[in-house]
Amino acid sequence: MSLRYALLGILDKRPLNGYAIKAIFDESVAFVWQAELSQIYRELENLEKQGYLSSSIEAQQDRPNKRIYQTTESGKRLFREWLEAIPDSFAVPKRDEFMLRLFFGSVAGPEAAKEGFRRFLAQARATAAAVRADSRLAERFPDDPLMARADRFASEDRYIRFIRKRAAVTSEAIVRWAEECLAELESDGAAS
Amino acid sequence: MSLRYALLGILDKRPLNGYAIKAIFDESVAFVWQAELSQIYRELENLEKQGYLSSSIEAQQDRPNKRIYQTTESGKRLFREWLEAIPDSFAVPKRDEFMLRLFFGSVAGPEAAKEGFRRFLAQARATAAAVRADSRLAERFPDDPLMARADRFASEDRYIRFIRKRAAVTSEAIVRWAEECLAELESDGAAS
DNA sequence: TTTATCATGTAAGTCGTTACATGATTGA
DNA sequence: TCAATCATGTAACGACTTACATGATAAA
Repeated sequence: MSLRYALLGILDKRPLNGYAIKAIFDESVAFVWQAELSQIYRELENLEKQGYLSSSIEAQQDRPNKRIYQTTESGKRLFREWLEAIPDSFAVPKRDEFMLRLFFGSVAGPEAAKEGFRRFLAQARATAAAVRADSRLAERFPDDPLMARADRFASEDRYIRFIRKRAAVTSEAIVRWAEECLAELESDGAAS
Repeated sequence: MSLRYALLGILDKRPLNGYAIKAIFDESVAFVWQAELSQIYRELENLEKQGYLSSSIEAQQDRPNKRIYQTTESGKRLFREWLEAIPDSFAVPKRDEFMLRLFFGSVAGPEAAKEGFRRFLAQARATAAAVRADSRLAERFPDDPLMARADRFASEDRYIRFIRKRAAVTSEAIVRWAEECLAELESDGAAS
């Protein structure tokens, strides 16, 4: 139900076609909300049918034409209403396959658990490194036009800084946690 | 796609009816995977149709009869295969409505942001407190029969301890993060 | 030569939520 | 008397994924 607001929010600044919106999702919104192209196209259609968006065709010679969407007045209103309404619950659905495997970890045995943690840790470190790299980029080139490409996080925005910070602290906490778990599993294996 | 493995894993230990499985989800698996009753019933049916489960009726006089499911040989095999196969990616879908609002926070303005953070923080603290309470319970009554009720986390299980630990460190990291964000927003409001 | 980018869309299927229907028992 | 617990299910909808179809251009 929030994908529509993500789209309205992105289009609130400037008109865009579906493909370009997907690029924005992957480059910046991805930290907080992700969506597939097919889902974006469908939702854009729905929003237009419901009068929250309007579209026009931008002709291109060597590539397929672009369908450019922009928000209507009622679309802008809908977005603002959503933005101002604070929800009752901030809970996000909990569904983590790795953790589910861990839940049944005693069934799988210590060797499988160790190997799982090693691979998990490698990915967790890569995630944490990517978050750090992204933050440093923003610090060093606060107004580099490259950073503004396709609506890359605006570095002067305090709220975007908050999002980055959260990504940093949680990704680092998870790395530490996985390191500790793996250390315990490995020290045990050495002792036995 | 993982709900089926959660069900097979729970039923691997002992036969149960759908309602009792839901209780297990809410009491322990909820940290890692959640599911509604209607979804559980449907998935149990599917698994039986596909031969991974079999069911029998347990008659009751004053209450509706129970349909008790148990894993078949192929069900046990399917579960073990899943448990032993380490996935390529450990990524979980990122969809957080509060963070999405924050992404557009500069549009909403500082007052709405402050109020949002206050409420978010209250819930984050409650979550962290619930995790702490749950951990302490397990420490104090490691073999209390009440703790074993409906498959409550087995306290001697190292992997369950890992899951608890992760819930603890991440929930605490999020509380600290929200406190810092709110402090920055409020100090700013006082200065201006 | 294969892969990636650009660009839009359809179709099928899975997964998840919410609401509805039924009905006895027990505790606040 | 109202809500909660026990117990199973159906129906409708909404959200999300994966695969398919098409086809040019440019870079590795």
